[in-house]
Amino acid sequence: MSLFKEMTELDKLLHEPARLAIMTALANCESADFTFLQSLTGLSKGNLSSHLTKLEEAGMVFIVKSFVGKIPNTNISLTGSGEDAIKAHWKRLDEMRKEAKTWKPETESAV
Amino acid sequence: MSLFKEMTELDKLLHEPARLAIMTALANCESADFTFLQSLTGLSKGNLSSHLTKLEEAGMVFIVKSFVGKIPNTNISLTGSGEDAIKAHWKRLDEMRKEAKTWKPETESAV
DNA sequence: TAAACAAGTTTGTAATGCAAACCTATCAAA
DNA sequence: TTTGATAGGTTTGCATTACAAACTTGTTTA
Repeated sequence: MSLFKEMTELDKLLHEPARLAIMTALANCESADFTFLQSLTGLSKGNLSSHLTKLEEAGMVFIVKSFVGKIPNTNISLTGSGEDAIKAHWKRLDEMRKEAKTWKPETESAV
Repeated sequence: MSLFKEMTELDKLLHEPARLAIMTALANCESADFTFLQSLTGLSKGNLSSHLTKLEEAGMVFIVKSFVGKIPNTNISLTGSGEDAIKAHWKRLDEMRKEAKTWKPETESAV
């Protein structure tokens, strides 16, 4: 398939900026808690919560709610497929960038 | 600003997959016509049309409608700021990827 | 002259992202 | 001991979006 068709078909779940940030951060630590992710990304609580729910529904992250002493703690980590997916997404973007740099149109329709 | 805050603030106009494809293709040719872009990206006409309108409204592309013989021809090219913007966008993504690879959490909240 | 085609645009709709409001529990002060 | 502030989230409501289907306008072809 052509580079540009591939580009239009990028996985929107992972490509969306907030989720890209969340997933990329999680790819670099075993797990993170809700408040850590919130201050890291600067997202509002509501927004972070809904992105996490979406990622969880897609099987990308694994969410464990517990108590640390008396305060609730929500711990988030990547699932196996989540880890694969975010790595693959960055790899694709990287390859696209490289390929795009050298692409030249072949037809009269693009000069 | 932190890498991940920056990531959540990526320009959505350019980041959206279809427009990323359109802008990246245009960055590699002086101009392209509507049908060329359509077959290149695989987008539907309606979809391509609305993405182009959005890019034009944002001053990213320059659209010229004319006739080639008797058939209408819509020619699209990047504006100066459009060219700067798409190059900068890819550069940021590239830098983010590199930085993300080496990032390590510093707190107890992320293990 | 009717049907098919080309080149787009407009319309309708479901999904999305976001923020504000809400919820539940703890802690501190009066 | 109840009032208020803070922590840690979730739910709700809304404006925007992306997409496809329907429409438009003009041109060939049968």
